[in-house]
Amino acid sequence: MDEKHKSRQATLPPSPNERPTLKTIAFMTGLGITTVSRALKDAPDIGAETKERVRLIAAQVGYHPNRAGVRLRTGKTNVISLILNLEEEFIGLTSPMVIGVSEILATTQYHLVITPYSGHSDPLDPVRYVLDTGAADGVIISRTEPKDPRVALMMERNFPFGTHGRTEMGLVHPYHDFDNERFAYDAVRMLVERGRRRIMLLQPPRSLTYHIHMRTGFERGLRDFGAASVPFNTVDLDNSLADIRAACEAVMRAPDAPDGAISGSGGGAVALVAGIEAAGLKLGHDIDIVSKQSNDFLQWLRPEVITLREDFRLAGRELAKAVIARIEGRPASELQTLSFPVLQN
Amino acid sequence: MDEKHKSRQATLPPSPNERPTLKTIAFMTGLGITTVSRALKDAPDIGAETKERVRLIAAQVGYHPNRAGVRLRTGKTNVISLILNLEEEFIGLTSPMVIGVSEILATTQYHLVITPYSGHSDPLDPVRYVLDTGAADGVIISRTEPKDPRVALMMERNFPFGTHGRTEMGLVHPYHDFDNERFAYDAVRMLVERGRRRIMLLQPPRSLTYHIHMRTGFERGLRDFGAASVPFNTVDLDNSLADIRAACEAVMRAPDAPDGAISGSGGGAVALVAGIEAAGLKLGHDIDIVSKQSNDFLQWLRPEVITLREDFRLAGRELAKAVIARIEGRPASELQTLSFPVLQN
DNA sequence: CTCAAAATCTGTAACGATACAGTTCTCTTG
DNA sequence: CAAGAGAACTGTATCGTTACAGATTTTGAG
Repeated sequence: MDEKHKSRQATLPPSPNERPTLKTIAFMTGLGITTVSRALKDAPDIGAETKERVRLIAAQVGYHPNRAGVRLRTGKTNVISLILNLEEEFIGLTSPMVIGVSEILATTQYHLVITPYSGHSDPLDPVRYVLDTGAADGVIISRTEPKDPRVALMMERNFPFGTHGRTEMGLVHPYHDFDNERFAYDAVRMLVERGRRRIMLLQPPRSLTYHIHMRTGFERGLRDFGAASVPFNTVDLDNSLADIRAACEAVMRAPDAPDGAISGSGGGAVALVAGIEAAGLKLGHDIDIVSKQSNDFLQWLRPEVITLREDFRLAGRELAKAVIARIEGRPASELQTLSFPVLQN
Repeated sequence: MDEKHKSRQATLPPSPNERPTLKTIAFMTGLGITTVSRALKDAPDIGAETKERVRLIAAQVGYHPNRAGVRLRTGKTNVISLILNLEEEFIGLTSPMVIGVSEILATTQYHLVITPYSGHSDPLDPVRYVLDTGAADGVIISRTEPKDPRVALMMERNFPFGTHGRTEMGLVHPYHDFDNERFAYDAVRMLVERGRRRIMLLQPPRSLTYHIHMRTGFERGLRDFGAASVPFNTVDLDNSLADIRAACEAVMRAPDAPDGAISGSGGGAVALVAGIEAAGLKLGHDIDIVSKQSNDFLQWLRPEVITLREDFRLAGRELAKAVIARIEGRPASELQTLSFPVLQN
């Protein structure tokens, strides 16, 4: 009985009840583990028939590569992290966004991991976490700011990501954005067409980039169509609906109340409507509202409100595609998309 | 120069720019890798001072255990999978659920992975995927059915999970549920108190367990409070809002129209309101509605609708806690919670 | 002092996959 | 028919961690 020193890679039959590994397939085909691995990757130095045989058996036994093994060896996580602000919920955009991202990732090897941060903590924390721990191959962020430190950090580290919203740092990176400038501009136009001249804007918080866009479109609209702005700066879209409602009611009761209002979100519009009606005014008569909206609710209950649709599910899809493309090395300049307001009905 | 055969585990200084590993700390402390590993786990066979030293340095260099390493060695993924139906979105419950789960997981080592399935594919698929690939340590599912094959499968494999909704299979497993029987019962009572006697119910799809609960509460309410049911079986909560609206309008125009309606979701109630008003009837006058609701929208725009709140964020939190407890070995019988309708305002 | 027990610490192997550097064997080609 | 090229395949080392089975030192009882 001569003990051979050079032993076959896969000598022992893998126990039958465990998840199949490359070893299982190697044993079944009589090939080496390396060969099986390379066959499944369609490497050029493996024979066509061998590949076929390996693929067949792999399918037969239901082989899935062990993610931990791949990740440990190659560093590739096959994970996209969606960074979410837990307080953002009430705006109602989280859900369709998650669904949109999922939809795309489901067609790939990627998993979606939700990485949350609480409203009062540093938004850089989750990004640093992913970078430091290598928790994902790519990241999607929202609530993008003009000078966004998260973007700066990820660019510096050359880490793939996509932003919901644009930045203003002279850095080229993947993004998807809704044309909020066009939204506000069109909104003003529609109000003026209805004879409205004194318009207020429920705007996003100053810190976010799309505040600037919306503001710009708003002011350009006022100039082009000849209307005036009614100040409404005590609240923004980050305030609670109750606060917005109260602030709106106050403006409506003040002298020189607006006869037109624009809301940067559907939730905000609901609060505005409530404020307007609490002040005893009538929608469509005393005042018109143009709102951004992503679902049908508002449309059903206050058909007087003019709504321009923003598709968050689409945003999720676009961002997922962009991040994956970035991971695969496509240049960021090709991965920037914009979507446009669509009149509801 | 004598070549020592027995070499120290960690001989070479780890390159300084890489993520720190146990090896890094071992090198810095002059200890063995094993010792460092055990020190960080607070194992009993490591000296108190050594543990302190190791912990200090680990914190200093920002050590995070490599998840792939742990996962490969121990099989523990530190992942909870939330299985989502992509089509479920419009009910609007996805988002708060995700947030609630995230909230809890953020306080633990667990990551949240979204595992989606499309509406027309087999709901068992994502469960099988997680089981077959070992993608998670625990699973959360919703749209629970009385005889739910997913539950049967996971029980059989002894895999930790929690369900949003109960089953009726005589199997004890963790769940969180809203008391839909109580909801419907209370809803009938409230309608009868307002003098309503002919009541219709917009109910969940027949296949789901909470259909039975809601139905039971509804019928018990009719008996106890002396009201009659108006058939409304052409649509359920899985139909589109447009379909529900149309069906509702038809019922309202038919002879013997209902004077009370109960909706199993806020979205459904919006469609009912639209249908009722399209038929020329007036809410609070010709008919009253009691609806389940998770946000404030409906409340603001149709204060006439009586809403009973269901807290989906709470559900997410409870389910996350339950699954983790199950993973840690707590008996399933202790991990079943119920939440109750709360009158809004 | 002696020796066993207790207290600390450590090396090796393994989890599953892949990069890399071979090894065989079969053909060409001159 | 020798030599080199090419095709097809394979073993080893490694990623970071932990289970396990020692190894070494200290302590304390007799």
